Amino acid sequence: MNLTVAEENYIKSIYKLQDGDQVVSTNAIAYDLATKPASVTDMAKKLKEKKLIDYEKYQGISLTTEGRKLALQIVRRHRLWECFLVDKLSFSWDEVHEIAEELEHVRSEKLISRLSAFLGNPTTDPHGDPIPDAQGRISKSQPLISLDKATARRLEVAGVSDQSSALLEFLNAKGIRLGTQLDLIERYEFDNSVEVKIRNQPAFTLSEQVSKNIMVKSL
Amino acid sequence: MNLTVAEENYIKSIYKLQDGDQVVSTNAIAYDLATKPASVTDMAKKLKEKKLIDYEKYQGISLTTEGRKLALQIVRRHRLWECFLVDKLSFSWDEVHEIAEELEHVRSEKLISRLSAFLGNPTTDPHGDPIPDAQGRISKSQPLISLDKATARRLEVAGVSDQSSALLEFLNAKGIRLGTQLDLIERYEFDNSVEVKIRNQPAFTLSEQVSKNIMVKSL
DNA sequence: AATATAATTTAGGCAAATCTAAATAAATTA
DNA sequence: TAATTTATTTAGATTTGCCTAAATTATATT
Repeated sequence: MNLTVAEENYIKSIYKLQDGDQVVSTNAIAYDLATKPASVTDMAKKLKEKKLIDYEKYQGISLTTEGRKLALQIVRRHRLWECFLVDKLSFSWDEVHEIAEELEHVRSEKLISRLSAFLGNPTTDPHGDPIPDAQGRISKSQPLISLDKATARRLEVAGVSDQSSALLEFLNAKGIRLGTQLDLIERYEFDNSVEVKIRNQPAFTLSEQVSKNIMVKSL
Repeated sequence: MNLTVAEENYIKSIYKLQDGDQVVSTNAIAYDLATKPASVTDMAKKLKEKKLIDYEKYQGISLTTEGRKLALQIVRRHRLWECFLVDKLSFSWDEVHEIAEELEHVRSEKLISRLSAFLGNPTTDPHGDPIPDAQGRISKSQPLISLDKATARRLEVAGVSDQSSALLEFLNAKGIRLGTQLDLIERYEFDNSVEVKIRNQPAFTLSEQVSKNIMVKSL
């Protein structure tokens, strides 16, 4: 199945937005891809024709098995390139998304399998998201919880759920990255902010908005 | 200046074909890009509008200073990716072109400068072609080699070491002269003959005696 | 120089991916 | 339930990059 860059972006967006849900709305996809609902409807017809999505007028969109398989390949390529950029080219995790967004569309089985091997067949990307293997299997890790719901005192940052560069830059400035160990000092009920501390550094406060997007596991 | 992938491919092709010559023909570009002359004319108008080429109807095409600068950037990206594929991912030289053809269109200054550093700022690619630096400077012109030792696929005849009229007549009959572009199709080990092809003509074979006396440079 | 051949351009069209504006369906609210 | 708002789809255009066929210009041959 040979897809255009635009088709790949739609498949990836639908995969991301579906995430367990039954169907995704035209509007949601349009917003995610910064395009117009009318364009989504057009593309939906094309992708249905190619049997990559299930779609009936006004009934929402969902990936077929075939579509999901392709989505996982695209996600795999994206996350492997992010690893490359961070591990080999010393990019920080907040810089890599846009570049990986382009690199992911270079389609070559051999390139991706060799890149994966070169990187040591990583299973998570720099944001902590799992990398599907060549067969599209995702290694299931223990469920992470967001920092705003964490109760344990010693935590390790395992991912961020919002990849906006604004958030990533903020976290970078605070010294929070993947694998950073945090001490949960206090949770303030009135605004749901949390005070945390990185070893050897003064404590600081994170708003609920931020802590909701930091995924952690207890140590 | 932001170019589409198609525009970048035209600029690169013109750069490659021009190579010292005054202008490049519509047909030559069409052949190189596996497209039709009419399409080249269309694109020529667009690129002239953007001031990347000089073009007057029926008078051939040449890059402007600005166009050449962009061409060198694209060539730089292409050749750096080829280095990456061969040096880091263990591809062989004949596999890398198509993949690099795609990777070269990922535009990010930072990506390319870091990739270059990661590779040790190489000055030639796996085919021996020079890699322009970030400012578009090329280290040195390639030394000429005789056709019987050439490895690159696309060659240009740059001279003959034996000036005997017998040889020159022979070459003339074959359509080989200074500046003729050759595709190296195959080298036959048993007698060291080479099969070559001139644009739009059937391939033919040259004996080692002949090929030893034809000096070429890779394109 | 006249004619034939080759190269190039024009004209008109097509497909992909997008858009705006208008129409229609679904969901919400009064 | 009826009215209103929101979501979605359709219709019709636009842009990019490409095509074929026909016309035009340049080049080569006699």
